[in-house]
Amino acid sequence: MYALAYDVLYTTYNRGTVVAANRTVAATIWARPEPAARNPRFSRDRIAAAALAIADAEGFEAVSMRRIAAALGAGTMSLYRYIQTKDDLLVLIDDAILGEALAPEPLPADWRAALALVARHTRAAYLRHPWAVRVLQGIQAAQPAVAGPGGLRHLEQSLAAVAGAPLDTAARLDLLAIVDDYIAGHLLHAARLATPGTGVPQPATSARADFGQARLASGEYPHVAGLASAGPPADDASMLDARFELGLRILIDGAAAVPG
Amino acid sequence: MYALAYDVLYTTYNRGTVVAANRTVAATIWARPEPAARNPRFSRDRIAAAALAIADAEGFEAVSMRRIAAALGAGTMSLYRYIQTKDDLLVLIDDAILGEALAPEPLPADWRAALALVARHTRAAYLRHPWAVRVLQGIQAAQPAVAGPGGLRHLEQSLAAVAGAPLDTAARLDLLAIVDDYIAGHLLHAARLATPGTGVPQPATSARADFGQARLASGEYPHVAGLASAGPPADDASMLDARFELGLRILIDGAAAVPG
DNA sequence: CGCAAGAGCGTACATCGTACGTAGACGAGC
DNA sequence: GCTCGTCTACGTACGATGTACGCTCTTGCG
Repeated sequence: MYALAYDVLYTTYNRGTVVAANRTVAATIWARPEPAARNPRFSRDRIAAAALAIADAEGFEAVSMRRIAAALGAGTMSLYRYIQTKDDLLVLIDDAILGEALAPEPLPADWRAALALVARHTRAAYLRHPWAVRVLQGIQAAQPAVAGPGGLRHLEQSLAAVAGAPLDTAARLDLLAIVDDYIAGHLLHAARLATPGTGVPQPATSARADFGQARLASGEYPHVAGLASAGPPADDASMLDARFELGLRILIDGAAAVPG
Repeated sequence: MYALAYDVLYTTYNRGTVVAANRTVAATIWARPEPAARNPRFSRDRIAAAALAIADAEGFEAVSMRRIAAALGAGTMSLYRYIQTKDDLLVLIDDAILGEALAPEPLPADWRAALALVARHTRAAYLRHPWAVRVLQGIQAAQPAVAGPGGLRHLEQSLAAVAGAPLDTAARLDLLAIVDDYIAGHLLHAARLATPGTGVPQPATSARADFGQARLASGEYPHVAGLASAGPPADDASMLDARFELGLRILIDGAAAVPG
């Protein structure tokens, strides 16, 4: 998400450092040179791509260092010449997805259309990797808050999108952060629905069915029960899309209406 | 999050099952009886509470089955009498947090105030466990989509909060989902900032500092560079709070303005 | 050509979740 | 009160994971 890159600055400002990259550069993978002096057989890009392919095909749980190495025809420990920890790998993957999330340039001249377009592309990129948002969002807790090239480009594009908004800088950052939060949360839930096996019908025994009915019939949850007895809404993906668009519209229209 | 419980119905409807609990009840921990026939030494509540305490004190990584067992004075494998998998444990923990997130009744009569209050309490509960939102949000992918008592109460309260909104049922559900998405995304980022070590100043060597400066000076990221040279914004927690409130206000006001 | 150091990667270890099975405890029925 | 069946407690062991450590071969520079 672009909050990844956003937080570079956000975190930096909030800890009183004026120049973002300076303070975080020492331990981040982005500041560590990749093996290159001796025609190395592998590369960080290839490692990340192998990991991405495995996760997309089988889910993130299938991504182990051994598995990636096998896919590359490498020894497991060879990978540690390129990255120090598995978390490093996740940083690479997230950056790749952010690069994938870039909207085509030039952006629409209207800032609202531009922001919506960026948001849609971001959402679409992560939806192509439904496992990603949960896996990648938290690992930064253990990583220095710094963005790679993909993240920086994404942040740059996001800032460019709202450059024409009649808001001061802080309000623009707030708007980007709020939209980003909304996208991230939306993706958490969308990913869950997109995951095979979620909510798959379970064989129900009558005793266990009674358990569920009893809870709704208990009178403790009148609103839930009222909802449960209503008819089913529209289809999955289209309803998710429509809901996402509704939330996006509310946020963008709402931000435009807030006194600068 | 209340989307956990929300998705009970959401998922159900989207898969064409009319009665939510029926379809999901077979494999969920909530339908499996807890040991009780022989004065068991432990309980699910105690197991979940021990796990919560460890996570709060040391982060979620410290929560292993062995660790929980040690905290309870139990054998590790004893825990499997109460839960089948560690994921079961996460379900219990999330339900406990949702229970903690309930706003005090009676809710304000005004639906907008009620929804905002519920949202604030939900946010506050999860912020007391900064590790939680990332850890818990995804595990449901492997779990039947069903809510426990805390989740159902939270959903009930959320539905009650918006019962007075001039929106039809689908629009109310959309609003709840959108607000919930926003909260979840916000918490992901807030949690990251709240995690010790994030963005901690790293000792910077001059060579590495040059790396950061060079990227910003390259001219590739004019908007980011412009931002980096601006002054630092206000303090952490208060800015996070303000931003959350701004987003919440935009969403609620915006939803009220959307034609029902 | 020689040498230093960089790339490759095998071995081994600590840790994790949990399958499987044994033993003791407890409650129901007589 | 006694017996028996089954419920609770939990030890042992296994497969899987990330990665520390160190040896070997390869490559580029002087």
